[in-house]
Amino acid sequence: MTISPHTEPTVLELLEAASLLERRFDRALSHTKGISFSEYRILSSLAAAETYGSTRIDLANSVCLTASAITRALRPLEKLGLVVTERSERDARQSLAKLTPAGTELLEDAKGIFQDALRDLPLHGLKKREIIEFQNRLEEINKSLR
Amino acid sequence: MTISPHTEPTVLELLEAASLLERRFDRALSHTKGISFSEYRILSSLAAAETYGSTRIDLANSVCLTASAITRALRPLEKLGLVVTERSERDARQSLAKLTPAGTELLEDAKGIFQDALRDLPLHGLKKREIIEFQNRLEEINKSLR
DNA sequence: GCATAATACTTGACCACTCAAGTATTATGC
DNA sequence: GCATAATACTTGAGTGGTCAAGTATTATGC
Repeated sequence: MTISPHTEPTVLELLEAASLLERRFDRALSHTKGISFSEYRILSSLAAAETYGSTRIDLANSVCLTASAITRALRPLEKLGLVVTERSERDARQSLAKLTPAGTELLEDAKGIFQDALRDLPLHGLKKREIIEFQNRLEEINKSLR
Repeated sequence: MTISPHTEPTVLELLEAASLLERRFDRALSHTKGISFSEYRILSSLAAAETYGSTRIDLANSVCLTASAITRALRPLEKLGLVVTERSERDARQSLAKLTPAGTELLEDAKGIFQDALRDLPLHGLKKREIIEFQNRLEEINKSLR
């Protein structure tokens, strides 16, 4: 069976959108807060697991990177005092990363910057039904690829 | 004005979709044809400008990379004999890249692999109206960011 | 309870990209 | 037509990621 002539251009638009978005967020955050978008995502993910901390693996899954990339990304964040990591009590293999107060504070600021960037997107003008439909398409793609 | 609670998760889904798609295409192509997805895109773009050839700048715009990345990406493709570049007659600054017959042939094969990968996506099952709507959203995002 | 497998993490080697700067060439304005 | 600016490209340095291999620890099956 042959494929719709719209599929390929749609996929290319999607890839372009992602690279433009990443670039945009990256610039906005690094310019104002001195962190990359990846770092922002790591900090966000840490904030969501406040009390117990997050393992490298958790973080890797949640920001779509390898554990190795997380190890490397956390080091400068620790040096900056935004994150601390401690060994897990129940599993000595795990290193648990947590936000410091400074990290939490910076994240709050960065969230504002990120929201501003989101506000500029045309998604922001869609009806609720429309954006949910758009989101559902993306979820289906992700489910099929994971 | 505050932002819809769907915007942020939607953007994150989009970024995840892009990285999963790129990974998928990359694996499919490198496994079977020994080229990366970036290389595939460059070859495709070259095929679209058959007669006059493409400048580095043209290629950079069409695959969303810098001219510098194109310079570096073309070198191995030339070594493999898939691409040749010649200086432009009318503008001595330009290097015009063209597909060789071997490049054209490999591209034909690779297209098949790429189409196979597209066929696995749930986009492929959408109604025409639905996919066009999805594509339009992406185009709007891209227009707003370019 | 012990061997084997699986998991969590780190590291070294590498790769693909970006950015800034430099060179060569062409376009523009006066 | 000449100075200045803009464009096309390349290169060196740096960055941020991957992958494969190694270590330490925990889980599993018999």
